[in-house]
Amino acid sequence: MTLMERRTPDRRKQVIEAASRSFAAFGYKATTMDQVAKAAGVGKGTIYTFFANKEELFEEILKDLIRELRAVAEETVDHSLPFADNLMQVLQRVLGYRDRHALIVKLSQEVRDLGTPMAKEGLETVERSIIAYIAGHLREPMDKGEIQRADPTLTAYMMLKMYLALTSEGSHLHEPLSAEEVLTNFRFYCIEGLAVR
Amino acid sequence: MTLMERRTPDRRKQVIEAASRSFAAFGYKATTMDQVAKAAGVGKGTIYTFFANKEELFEEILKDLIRELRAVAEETVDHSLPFADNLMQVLQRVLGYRDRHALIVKLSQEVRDLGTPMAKEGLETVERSIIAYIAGHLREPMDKGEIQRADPTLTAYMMLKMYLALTSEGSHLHEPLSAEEVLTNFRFYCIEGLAVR
DNA sequence: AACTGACCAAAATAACAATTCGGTCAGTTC
DNA sequence: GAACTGACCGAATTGTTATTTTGGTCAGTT
Repeated sequence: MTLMERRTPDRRKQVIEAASRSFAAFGYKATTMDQVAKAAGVGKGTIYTFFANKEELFEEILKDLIRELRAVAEETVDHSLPFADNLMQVLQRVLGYRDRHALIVKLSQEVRDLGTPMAKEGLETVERSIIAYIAGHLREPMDKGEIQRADPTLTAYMMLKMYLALTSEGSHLHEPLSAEEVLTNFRFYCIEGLAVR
Repeated sequence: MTLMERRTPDRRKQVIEAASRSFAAFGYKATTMDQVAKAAGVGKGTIYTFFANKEELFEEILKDLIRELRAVAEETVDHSLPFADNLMQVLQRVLGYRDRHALIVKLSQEVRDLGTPMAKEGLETVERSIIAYIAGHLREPMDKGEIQRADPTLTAYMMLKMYLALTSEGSHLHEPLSAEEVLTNFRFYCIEGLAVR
């Protein structure tokens, strides 16, 4: 197996990794198939034996990202712990993935500066996936009475919006917050609420 | 006075009203000074006796908008009532101002589609004003113990973000909410919080 | 059979011409 | 002579055409 790998290296993996790096570094538009082929040490045609076109290659990279985020959440969550604790743990770990965030950051910038439709679509796909994932994990704590009962999708959407408000977005309106501050404030605004108890 | 007005009509007011309508209808970029002059029934040069340039005219319109929003809030708030009630009342009134919102909506669209820097700057000015206004009105209920104590500016920022998340933004991710639903959900996510009490 | 890279059409970009628009000011009006 | 006007100007935008780049193919090599 190791010998076979050396003889016939996994072209698909090479392509994916080169593409992943390129999309994160230059965005969707500025990443060319020639460039990816060269970075992967592969002929351009080879890419097209695995992916029908640039769009599908991009979608595969996004799927990987989503899969990775999900895996992180999955392995962090301890179902015997309270919902809020798990949420904070996952957030903390996700916040640490600065380099994995690079793609998201780059795509956001590309949408802002260039308005590339594919980048926009990609971000929306990721957003929807995250919302769907969170929503799916809200029913349990709601049933257990750990958090208020409400529409899971809307709740997940609001949670993501609050998270983004505290991190990437509107960094020009308030000072960038440290990871710890993000955590504390997220707990405060999302879980606790403004009302006194 | 009334006779004088008829003889020498208030050119400045004419200009402002024409410009206000034009900016709301066509946005910043697509509003031309020739057009404003014609709509105001005024020579183009006259505009420049009141406003140094297009930018200053635009800023005056925005100041008016902010002044109006503030007035609405001022006359709605009853300091003997609980903070949350006042907040809901003001929100309800502001939500009703569909036509006054036209400028904001148009500018948001312009930023999204054209990326006009001046429109972006204008919206940020309005945002900052609203945040500053809310922040200034948070200290009292915090001191009274009506709401949790926290950084007023960050709190105001989060409140605005939640409001926008429920109204204009992300209407492609969830169905547009009715005014009533916006109110209920805003109360839920911003005031109450997800934690059970 | 797996892989390559020269090749092609379409799309993006650059270069240039034509038009529009913010801003000025000489001249008109009252 | 103060208030006002609109023809006029250069800068910026838009429309047009020439040039280059890039996604995707496929005959040929390994």
